[in-house]
Amino acid sequence: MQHSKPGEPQILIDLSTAIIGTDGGTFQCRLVEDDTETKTGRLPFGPFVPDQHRTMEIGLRQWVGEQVGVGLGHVEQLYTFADRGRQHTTPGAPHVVSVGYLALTNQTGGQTRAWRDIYNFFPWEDWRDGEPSMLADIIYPALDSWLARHAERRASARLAFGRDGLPWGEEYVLERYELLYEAGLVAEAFADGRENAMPTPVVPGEALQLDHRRILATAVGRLRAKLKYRPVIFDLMPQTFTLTQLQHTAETVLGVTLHKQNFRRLVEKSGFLEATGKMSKARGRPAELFKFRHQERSERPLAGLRVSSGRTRSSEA
Amino acid sequence: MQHSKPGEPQILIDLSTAIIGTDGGTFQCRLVEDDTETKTGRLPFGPFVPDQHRTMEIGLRQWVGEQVGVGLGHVEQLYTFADRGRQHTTPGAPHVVSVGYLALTNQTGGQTRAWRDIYNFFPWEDWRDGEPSMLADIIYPALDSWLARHAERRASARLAFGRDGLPWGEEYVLERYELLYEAGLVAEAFADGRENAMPTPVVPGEALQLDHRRILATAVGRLRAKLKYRPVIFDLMPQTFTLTQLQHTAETVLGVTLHKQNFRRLVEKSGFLEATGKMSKARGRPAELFKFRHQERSERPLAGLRVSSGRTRSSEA
DNA sequence: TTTATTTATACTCAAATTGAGTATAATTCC
DNA sequence: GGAATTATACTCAATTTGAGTATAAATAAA
Repeated sequence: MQHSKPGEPQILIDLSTAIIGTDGGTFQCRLVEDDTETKTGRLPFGPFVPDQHRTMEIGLRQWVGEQVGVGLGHVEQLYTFADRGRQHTTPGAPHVVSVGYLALTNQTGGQTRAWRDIYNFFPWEDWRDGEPSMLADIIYPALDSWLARHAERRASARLAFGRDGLPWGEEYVLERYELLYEAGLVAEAFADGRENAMPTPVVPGEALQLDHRRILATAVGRLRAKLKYRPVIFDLMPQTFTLTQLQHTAETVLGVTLHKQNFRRLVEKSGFLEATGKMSKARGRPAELFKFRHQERSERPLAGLRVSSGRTRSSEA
Repeated sequence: MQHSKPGEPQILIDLSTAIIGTDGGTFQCRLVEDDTETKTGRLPFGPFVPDQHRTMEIGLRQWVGEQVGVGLGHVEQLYTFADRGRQHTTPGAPHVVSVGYLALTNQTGGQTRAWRDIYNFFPWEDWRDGEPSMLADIIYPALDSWLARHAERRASARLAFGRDGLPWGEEYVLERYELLYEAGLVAEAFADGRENAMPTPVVPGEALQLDHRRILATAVGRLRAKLKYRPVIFDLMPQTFTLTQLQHTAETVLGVTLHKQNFRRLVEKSGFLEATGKMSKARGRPAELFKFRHQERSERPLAGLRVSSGRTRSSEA
């Protein structure tokens, strides 16, 4: 079994990383400079050089340390992307395969150009103030008109977007983005030359270069899912924090609001928190500061936040 | 940012696939011929040739169709493996990166050489007759002696193997295998030249070539986890089946026994089943034959089997 | 210096889900 | 015909979940 004949284009491997953090209610991702021509950003990436790095994660941590300069917590391989037509290869040039990674940090850059709000790219994913009106106003009509010609995708669309009374599943971020791409409603579909794509994107939301919005969607979906069964949220938190700060971080990631009392009950029962005895100073009653107990001695060892959403922030009493 | 200078070894991509099925209580994986020298089998794989296949999954389905000749249901990318030292590359030769895939089939080859019982490779994973005695007799003593010198891995080992009263998590198949590998207790650790590895493997269980047992462990862990929240089990079933057959398949995959009455309640409530009206003929009371209702109209759309184990088969009344 | 406002925390309660049974029905085996 | 075997129906207590009310401790405003 021959792999490739001499003269065939070579394969190169990129490690594209979604570095994610939160900052006071915004959900942030590290991006690098916009393409001067198309004005779109991209994820930081580095090449995988097998001779230099024993594993891909070691390689990734090195160039992230050099180029981005933030400390990383949880790092996780997401998916390997190799679809032709979504990475703009010139014929004859080496084929680039992207291995997507998710990396969490608790050091975001605030309001700098480099850190951007993730919900800029997926505005339909933020339900903290209730269902975004663009779903009913723009997305569903456009999607339905495409589904009329693609009945075989109806079931996927129902599940991904929670139509016909099905619940909205926070974690289906990738499935939703891919449906919008397939339907030709986002800018990347036109950039990739799909024949059904509109020259002007139908659905609001900033684009990224190549398939980086797809990688970011994968990262957000995976993070949202993982939050529910692994204690990864603490990699987004500072050393000490109040329960309300913890809840706001969870809400920011999940894009929903949570029931405060039940969140407290859940998180206290989990055994991951250790009271520091100190108090936060803020407006109302001071809140106790907690820290993450690393040597988790809980009976439900890896429990995360099996959250259920509360009311929307706007309707709070 | 240069990817690779001319003269650097090329990167090749393999698609290594764990094709998994069940056959009357055995948990099977398709393997290809043993290495004549080491007598170990390997997973089927094929090269990814970007010029020929638009996506990796298309390429995979094609060569699986040609070489293996079974129909595949659910296909899912698992992980991309590129660790140096676990793939036996000759210096100067091209670097091989393996993209691991899980594929499900309901057509297994019965007792042929090509289909092997997965629990041959992971005998400690089969708890259907209670906790395998090798855990207490062999694995735990050997692991503990290694952990005495590697205190930093204690917490992982407790969680992976469910020690100190923690529950055994069926889905941590990869985590368990990797700990045994790290501790030098499986044959591959010696084959890879790890300095702490025993020449004769301490822990029972057949080895595979390269890192294929690791890929298989990833596949089994992913399948066990997915079973609990997606209806993938039906890709392992024939067209029609009884509830007991369905339960046995779930037990085979998960490696535990389940409470019969509660399994029935769970699966009936899920809305995935459609009664055919026909009955199975077997020993005791005939059972109704069901089929999978593809256009799932359930309120809990993607619910899988949130199973909880019952008593062991041997202790059944 | 009260009083309102804000935030934190404690506790309640009904509904739903889960874990583990018992009871009974419809077959085959002997 | 009776025992064994398998399938299915139903029960019940414990736990978990969803959604509150009640109260405490601070600051801001009157």
